[in-house]
Amino acid sequence: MTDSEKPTLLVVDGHSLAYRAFFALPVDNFSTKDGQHTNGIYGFLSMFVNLVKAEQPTHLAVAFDTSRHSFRTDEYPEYKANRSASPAEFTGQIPLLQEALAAMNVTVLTKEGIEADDILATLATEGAAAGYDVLVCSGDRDTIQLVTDDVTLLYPSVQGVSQLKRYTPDAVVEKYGLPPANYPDIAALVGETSDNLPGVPKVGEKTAVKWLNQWGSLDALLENADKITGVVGGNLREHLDDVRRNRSLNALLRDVELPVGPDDLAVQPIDAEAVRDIFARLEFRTLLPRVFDALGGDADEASTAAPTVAAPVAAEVDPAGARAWVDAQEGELALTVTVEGGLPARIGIASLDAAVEAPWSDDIAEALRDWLESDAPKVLTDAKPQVKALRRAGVALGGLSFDPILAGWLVRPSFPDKTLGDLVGRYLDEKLPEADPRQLVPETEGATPGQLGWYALRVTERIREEMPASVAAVLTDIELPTLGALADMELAGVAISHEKLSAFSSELAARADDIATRAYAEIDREVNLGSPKQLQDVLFEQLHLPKTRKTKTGYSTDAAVLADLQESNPHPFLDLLLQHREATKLRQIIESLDVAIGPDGRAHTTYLQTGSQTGRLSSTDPNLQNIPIRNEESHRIRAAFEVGEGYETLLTADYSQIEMRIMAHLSGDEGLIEAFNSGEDLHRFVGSRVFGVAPADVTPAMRTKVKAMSYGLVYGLSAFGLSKQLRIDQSEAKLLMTEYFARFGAVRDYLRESVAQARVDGYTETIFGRRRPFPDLASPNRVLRENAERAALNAPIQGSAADIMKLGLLHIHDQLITDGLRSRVLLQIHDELVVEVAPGEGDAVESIVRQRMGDAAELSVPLDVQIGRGANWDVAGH
DNA sequence: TCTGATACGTA
DNA sequence: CGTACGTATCAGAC
Repeated sequence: MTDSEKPTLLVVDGHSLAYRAFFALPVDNFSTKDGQHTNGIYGFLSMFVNLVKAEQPTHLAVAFDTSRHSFRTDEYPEYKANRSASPAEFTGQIPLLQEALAAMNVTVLTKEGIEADDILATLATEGAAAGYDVLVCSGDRDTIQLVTDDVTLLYPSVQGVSQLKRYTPDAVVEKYGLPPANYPDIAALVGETSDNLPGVPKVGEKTAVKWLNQWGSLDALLENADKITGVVGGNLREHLDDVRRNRSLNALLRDVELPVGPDDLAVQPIDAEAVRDIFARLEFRTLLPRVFDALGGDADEASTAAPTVAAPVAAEVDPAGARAWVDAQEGELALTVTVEGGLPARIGIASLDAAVEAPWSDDIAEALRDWLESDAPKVLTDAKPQVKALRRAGVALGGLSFDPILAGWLVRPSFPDKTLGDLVGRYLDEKLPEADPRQLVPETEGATPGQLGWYALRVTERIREEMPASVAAVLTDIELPTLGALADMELAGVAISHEKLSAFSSELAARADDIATRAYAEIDREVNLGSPKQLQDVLFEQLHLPKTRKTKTGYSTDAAVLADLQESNPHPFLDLLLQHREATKLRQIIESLDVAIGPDGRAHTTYLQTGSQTGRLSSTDPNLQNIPIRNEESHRIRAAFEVGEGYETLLTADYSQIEMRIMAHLSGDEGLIEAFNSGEDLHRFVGSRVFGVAPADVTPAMRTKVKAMSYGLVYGLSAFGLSKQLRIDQSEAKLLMTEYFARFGAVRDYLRESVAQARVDGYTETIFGRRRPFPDLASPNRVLRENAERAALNAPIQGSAADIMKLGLLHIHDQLITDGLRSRVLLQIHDELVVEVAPGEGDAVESIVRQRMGDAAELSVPLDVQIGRGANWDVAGH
């Protein structure tokens, strides 16, 4: 083997280099939205990637310190004792950095009681002996001693971590005047301030080198210390022990026992998906391609890149051909319907081997109807719009067996994988061919419907591999059937009276104008009342009101703050501002509803099935899940939601206190279970227990307090938050919590236990097995960790409620169809459904709704369903 | 034209 | 220092 063919081993001191990066890069530019600092991680990885690309090592490892404690501190407790503790902002980055390196399949080494440099020394020594060219990268000068003909040190220069100086034996001699092996002797004499190792006073590098050259070795020098003249000679004689101690401590261990040797450190292909995951969490974008560039496609590794198989060319078929092709297939197929103007345009069908496609037509609909409507398993990517298009074309799709978008969301609810392209990137590490929309004559052809199906099937295989059984059950039993119900609800829409809305809108506009005029009079000028910035100027500069809660850009002017101000420093402007806000907000909502009314007189919302991290739906365009209900004018808005033509009435049904019922079920708290079984009003019951009075003697104030407490529990409320909410002393809030938990102790036990379990598992689970990961429960960043704890507390409760509502919804939807009723579900608002009832079906529908919602889950407390009917939503609601 | 911050509507 | 969402508006960056 010639020199040029020798393998190259690169070993890196992760700790010291990340630490340098931490101080070199501004924290402000390197923080995630959640507040996690990433400057050390970014700086290290950036340097690391450049290094790997430049040096092309065949073998690779990164070592870290475990703690400040090591065998050196055992020997000499003052070792490094002068160093201030690493800032928590730095130490918190280390686990994430290690996670990123693990995702890159870079070996990370640590050993209790051993410093990173000792690990480097050991690997360098073993590597050189085994015939490697060794590169050591460290920010600790002690590693100079490792340099030999086979070992080169890469040391960050003062300019920054990106500039590395190469120390070969010649370079060391040039800089220090002595060979690398003597460097620790110099350091022992001079001392190392940063390690709290004092040397001989007045002795610097020059003197040390002179002495060592003169006497040939440190031992010889120390033996002849009495022959050195002058003040420095005296200093040396007084500090002989210090020098010996320094020399003993700065010698790096070369025989640390490690679980791996150099041969085990061959560069591995990176785990592309894991790297994407962690980089997404760290919000690194530009670094991602650099990592793939440096570590991604190593041509020497045969197994590195999964061979990219070209998608089959989809054969264009006629209706008979399509039918014949489908009949010849076995098992699950992918179906892709392209939608134009809400109707099917083309259809593609794929297996893992082949694909066909055709333009949509009545003929193909008839040719394929049996198959489309049958239970034959079909994979559709983002199925809902396609299901809707088919339904508009008179085809009721059956056999939906998988939707990669839904499945990907169930597996990783926090990830923004909204397209097949995202999933192809994540799960296949390939790029879905997409036509560049900016080009009139596309250079790159996009995948055709048939090919999209082929990709969908391959992604499906991969997602199924990593889906736990409980999550797969949620997909099959809840999400896929819900998808069909949602498609019908969106198609149906809800009738809204434009007349009612526009009349109210004009009224509100006039009201807002009037309020604004009066507000301007109060401050003798006109400002934009919708601009928080201008309002700050008015409130705090002009009116000299006391500064309020701080925000990122100044001081808050939100409703709670304004109400507080009005109490402490009454001013007519404040009240007018609040009124103006209310009027304009209502008008906004009305306007957005009005423009959403279609030619059919109905608004068709879109339910985002993957829009939340807990399992809830969300609603957009328009959002029909946040229609006002609290104040007087909101009734007029709800009154505009009317029963449609050809129907008799609207029926609303909502679960009462479903989250507290789930809390009772999950905690098994006997008091809470009794509350729900007693038939007594929940808050009255709880209030009587907490305050030790008869239910009839629970005052409204008591009820308000326990109600806030009960609801707060579900969100991880603190005594501070409770006191703020109820405007009571923190001590009183604390007392309330104590009393509450004294009566309902199992609730507290459950909440504690569920977070502890989530910390162990890394995720929470609903009653039905829906999971939500919480990596931040392990974060050393307190803000991140406590946010995660509250979310983890809430997730199983909110998520179980969402599961139950979905089951109720889809059971009602299905039974209305099987019973041949025309009535239909229109809206879902988390714990409420709105149903449009066909003439004469009222009682049947009410019975179905009550039964199906009530039976959606078998809990240790009953599910109570409140039902109302009326010609509009305001009357039907209660 | 796009994005972040603020404010506010719902469960 | 209370969870989960979507939308409108302003202001500043591009």
